[in-house]
Amino acid sequence: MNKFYSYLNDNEKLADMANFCNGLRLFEAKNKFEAVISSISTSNNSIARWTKSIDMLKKKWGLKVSYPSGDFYTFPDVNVINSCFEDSEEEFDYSNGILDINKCNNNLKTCGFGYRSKYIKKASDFFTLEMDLSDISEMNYEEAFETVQMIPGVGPKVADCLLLYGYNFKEAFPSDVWIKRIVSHLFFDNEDISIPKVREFGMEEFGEYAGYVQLYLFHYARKSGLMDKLKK
DNA sequence: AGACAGGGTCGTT
DNA sequence: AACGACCCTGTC
Repeated sequence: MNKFYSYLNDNEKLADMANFCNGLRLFEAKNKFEAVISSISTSNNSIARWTKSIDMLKKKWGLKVSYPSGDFYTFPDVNVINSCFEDSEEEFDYSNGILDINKCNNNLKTCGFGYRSKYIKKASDFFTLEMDLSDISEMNYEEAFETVQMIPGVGPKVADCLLLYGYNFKEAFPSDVWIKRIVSHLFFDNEDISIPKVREFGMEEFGEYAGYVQLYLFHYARKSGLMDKLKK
């Protein structure tokens, strides 16, 4: 029995895990476009940074809805993103001869998306021209996994996150460098397993709820101190 | 103070 | 199949 499973023999740890799982309720996202753009902006990025970027995007281009408790902004529509600029260079109007870069505010990069701005832009084009996001719901997981990767900025990791969090494909096992380190440590005696292999392993081992187990493994790694150990 | 890596993806060898 | 570039922010 490996460390992950034996960890759960402790009643207190088990109770904590159960509590964690009770809090886990993954639903299908209402707004698929929002799910896609948000997913793209997570790639090679920190949580703090991408959430800030999304908030700013909504504040800039979403519709403001006022409540007594405060203001709220909707996620902008595809064609709204289509009509804004990727960066300040593109946005700048050279024809008036005033080179004030600070006047450029109608672009994605001001939200802090960085190089992901071009993916977001291309992805938006893609939906207006070639792909209908609602079709994904009708596919099986494997087909959806392949299809979704045709979207610019969407590789295997982002695809699985999108399918898990956006479309509620619970069998998706999003595999990134951290889950690779965790899985390598727990199940492969620290052998360096490639990310695609980790994904395969996760899906084989954990089956139809692999997506939940992925979250569960992260929780375990943080709680048990494994995460800190792997960071060294 | 300045280098460096980070919850990947893409384009090029 | 392997490698470097890429925005930008936090960290050493």
